[in-house]
Amino acid sequence: MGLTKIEMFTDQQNEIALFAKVFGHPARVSILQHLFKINSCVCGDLVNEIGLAQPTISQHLKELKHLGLIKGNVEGTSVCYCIHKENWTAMKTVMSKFLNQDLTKKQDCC
Amino acid sequence: MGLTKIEMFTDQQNEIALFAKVFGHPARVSILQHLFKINSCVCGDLVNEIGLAQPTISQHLKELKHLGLIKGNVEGTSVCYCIHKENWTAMKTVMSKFLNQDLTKKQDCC
DNA sequence: TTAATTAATCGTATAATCGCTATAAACAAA
DNA sequence: TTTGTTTATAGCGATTATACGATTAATTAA
Repeated sequence: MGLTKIEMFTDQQNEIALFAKVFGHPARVSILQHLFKINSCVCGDLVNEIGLAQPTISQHLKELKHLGLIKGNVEGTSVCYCIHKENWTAMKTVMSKFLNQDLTKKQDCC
Repeated sequence: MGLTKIEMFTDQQNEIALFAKVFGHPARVSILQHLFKINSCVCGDLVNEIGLAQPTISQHLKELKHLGLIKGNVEGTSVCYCIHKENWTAMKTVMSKFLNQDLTKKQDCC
């Protein structure tokens, strides 16, 4: 039933999946890459940069913010977003541990 | 309309999103961790290890195989799966480049 | 106050995902 | 051949995700 059974997995596995899921859409990848590139943060010109409608971008930003990977700062009528450095680093630790599991032990059958 | 507009993103962004999406479910995270742990590969006892039904596991394995991250070897009636080392390493390069973008440039506004 | 600008939210359609039962396919053993 | 074992596939409901137009909210400018 379209419903992930998170209760049968470890907290660590669920956390990895949650981070990965938010990277699982090219618009969010694009937003994050842009925030890294512009570095000092950027506002709603993400809407112009990426071709999607404003509510769509806003929804993606909300998800990234909810995971704590970005933070927003209201400046007049516009909102300025940037990478949440501490949380990004923490996320990187979790994901790296998963990606860098040891590949060099024994033989495999395939 | 419920459809990701992949044509407005770069191949690199879409590739990152595809890899991330397959890690975006704890069952697939669990399967991969198990394959790393058992190392020499494992067959349908993934069904016993994880609590999901056999067709569900089979479906997750299919997705991992489709991305090239695992490979399967038929051995009699059972099928033995293991990590595709070369492809895993290649994936790691792509994902690491994304995760390890430079955080230490200027100030941000947040 | 009014108008303009920007972003967030609401509501909705369409599509994708998840998990299952039932079944088929492939192979081994009797 | 028949039976049993294992995996894959088909098909289904239920839920979630994606993207948008319309609207609201918040702020600035006139």
